[in-house]
Amino acid sequence: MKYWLMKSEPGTYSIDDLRLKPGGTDHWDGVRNYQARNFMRDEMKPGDRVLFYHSGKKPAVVGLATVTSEGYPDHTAWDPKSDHPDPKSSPENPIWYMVDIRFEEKYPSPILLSELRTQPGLKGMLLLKRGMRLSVQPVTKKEYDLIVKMAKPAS
DNA sequence: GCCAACGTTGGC
DNA sequence: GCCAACGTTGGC
Repeated sequence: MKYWLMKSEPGTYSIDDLRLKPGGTDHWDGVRNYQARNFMRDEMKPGDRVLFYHSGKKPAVVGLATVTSEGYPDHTAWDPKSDHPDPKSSPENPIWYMVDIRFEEKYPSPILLSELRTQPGLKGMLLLKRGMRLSVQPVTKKEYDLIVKMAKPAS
């Protein structure tokens, strides 16, 4: 099983948007970056865990999701009416891929990026690297477990 | 709103 | 194939 972090601008697509879909499941369309595409097309598998991340005003991990499909062609790429069309992509020759994910949990209070930065255990996390803009990125199990633990109220 | 970092495009 | 110009991302 692998672990991932997926970024979204909440004004565009938030964790609540995912939560409110039928079955809490939706396809993650619109990724137009080759590295992120390769992760979805080649490496993501059903059952993989996802940290749902909001970028923007209050950058934070806001909850959890699960991958529910293999990578498959992103049909919005060849739909000229979609938000991110790419005329170079076609059903015969898809360039862009996506996966389906299912909502699992929304944290009562988001784990802010600034809090992640203070965690010694997260030194070296990809997300925290300067200039890191990848919208789909791998997370180690250690990092994932630590972040999940941060979300739990102290007991 | 600013700007650094990055990816892509296109002229040569 | 190089690289300058440009557009976008995303933290601050």
